[in-house]
Amino acid sequence: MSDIRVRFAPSPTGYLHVGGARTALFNYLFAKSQGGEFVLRVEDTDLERSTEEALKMQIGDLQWLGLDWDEGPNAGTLADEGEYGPYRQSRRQAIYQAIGHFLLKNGKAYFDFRTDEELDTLKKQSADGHSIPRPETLVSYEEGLERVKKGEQGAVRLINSFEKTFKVNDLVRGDVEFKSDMVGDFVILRSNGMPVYNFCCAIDDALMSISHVLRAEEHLSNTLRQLMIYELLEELHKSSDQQKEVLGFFQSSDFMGFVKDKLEKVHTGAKPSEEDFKKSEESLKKFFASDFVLPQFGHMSLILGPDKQKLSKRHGATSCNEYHTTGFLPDALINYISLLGWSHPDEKDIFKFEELVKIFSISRVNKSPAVFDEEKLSWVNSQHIKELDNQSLWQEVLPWLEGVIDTDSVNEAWVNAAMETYKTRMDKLSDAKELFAPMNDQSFAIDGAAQDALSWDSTKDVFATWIAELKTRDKEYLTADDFSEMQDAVKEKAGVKGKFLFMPIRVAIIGKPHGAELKELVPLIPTKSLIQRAETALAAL
RNA sequence: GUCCCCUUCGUCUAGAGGCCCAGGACAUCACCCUUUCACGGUGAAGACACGGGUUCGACUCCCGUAGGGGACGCCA
Repeated sequence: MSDIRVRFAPSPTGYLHVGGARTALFNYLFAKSQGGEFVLRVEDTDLERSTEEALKMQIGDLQWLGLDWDEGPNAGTLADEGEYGPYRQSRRQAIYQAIGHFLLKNGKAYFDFRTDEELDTLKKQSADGHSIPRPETLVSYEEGLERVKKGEQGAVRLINSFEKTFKVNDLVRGDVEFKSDMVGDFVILRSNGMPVYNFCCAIDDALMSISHVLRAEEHLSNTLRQLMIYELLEELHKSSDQQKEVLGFFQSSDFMGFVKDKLEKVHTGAKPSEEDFKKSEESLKKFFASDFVLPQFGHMSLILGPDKQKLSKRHGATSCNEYHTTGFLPDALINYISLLGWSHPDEKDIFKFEELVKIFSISRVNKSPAVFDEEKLSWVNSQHIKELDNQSLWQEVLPWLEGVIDTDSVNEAWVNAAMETYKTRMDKLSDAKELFAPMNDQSFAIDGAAQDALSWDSTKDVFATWIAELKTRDKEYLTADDFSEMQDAVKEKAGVKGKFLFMPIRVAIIGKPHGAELKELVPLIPTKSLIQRAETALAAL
């Protein structure tokens, strides 16, 4: 069994962002290229912004991309699957509370009852304008707990030693050092009782035996805080007395009552169930029973917008869902995104997902930020479209053809022929809409761009002879050979050649002067329709 | 402001001291293919941020400067 366990930990506040998708992808690739496990954990401790809908959207996006997880919420039912659950932080509350209060009780953390206003003033008075000094005297755990129970607003801050230097060997950045005075006594439990990101993130990574934490560079400085928590956790892991103390909180009905009361007040949505509490306790026990794992960190550079700022909504399409709904192939998005900060060992630009999984290596991930280029994405997409076989492409294109043509009445040969002529003309699947519109008699119309061809003196003759030729053919569909005979006949009878011949005919077929080759177009449209169209064109003169 | 990170063509990148007066891809331009439009092919233009070291030799190592980014939240 492999010891590699990685996780993707989104907070469900909207659709999956392309940056998030790349983080998920690299985690997935890292795990899968080495036979490791990929877990999905939901970081929904920000009750205001996290929603169930958003969770479903994120899950849908991950699935669309094909980034399947080994553990985490089930994609359909959202029920936990795996040995290390619960996988949603909102349901792991008891763990954070027990550890938080353990730290409180042991003088590693303290209740801070200062108000926002007081804190603001202190910040302003500080030398650098934003640090918050530790209070002169700290309230005891007992006193603090009493006050909190009475409804006073108190956050819990971790005591910072201010004198350690933490060193990490970052998988992508190499050796990085953090001095603990980079941060102050940071909050681990908000005054509403909810834990803060850095606290639960470190706890969960530890309890879930996560071996490698691959995330975006913006989290680099968070590593310090998480390392501090890891240090405390390691100490806890070593001491059976301390373990007992933490587990004791779960046994205390007084404490659990306090926690549930807190949760009752803040949780608007689903609260952790008794089952979740039990599983949380199990999770802690499992942690104590297994080896302590300090993960290796890897911080990938950011994805930037064209203005070199962190990619965000104001840059346009940034969610995977938007690319999904505008006709991008998931493999193409994966392909393109993988190239942001990573490169193929053979300098290839186009490759399949399966190949990527085989060939991915974290050592080829680079440190510099990358600008997201929609034009290249588009090209990558067109390449993937071209490489699809006709039937698969047809399946992909089908949703866009709804209401454009009658997709039920076509046969396999038609599909093959149509895909063959159109696959080189699509950058996006949605382009099929416009491409196929002229296939439908109802939506056939003479395009404005055809004016030039309609103005030629010879055009009328071409239309007339073309119609006459069509009428001599008594077949439902014509072939490319039929067309070349007809083309010769029209050329001779109307006495025109070159563009004066072909452009008008194309106008009489699809209403546009430009497009696919006529000998490919003609077999796709019933002869009856061709006649009708040509007559419409003639009438438009 | 403080701390941290980054810096090769417009963009994504290759490059781990001589293979590099720097290679590939997108975009751009030209030509070819072609009845048109696409596709495809060929080619052109286009970069080592700057300054100091180290070295016989630096895109590659070190130090500075400049620029960009990130973090400094009871967001994640």
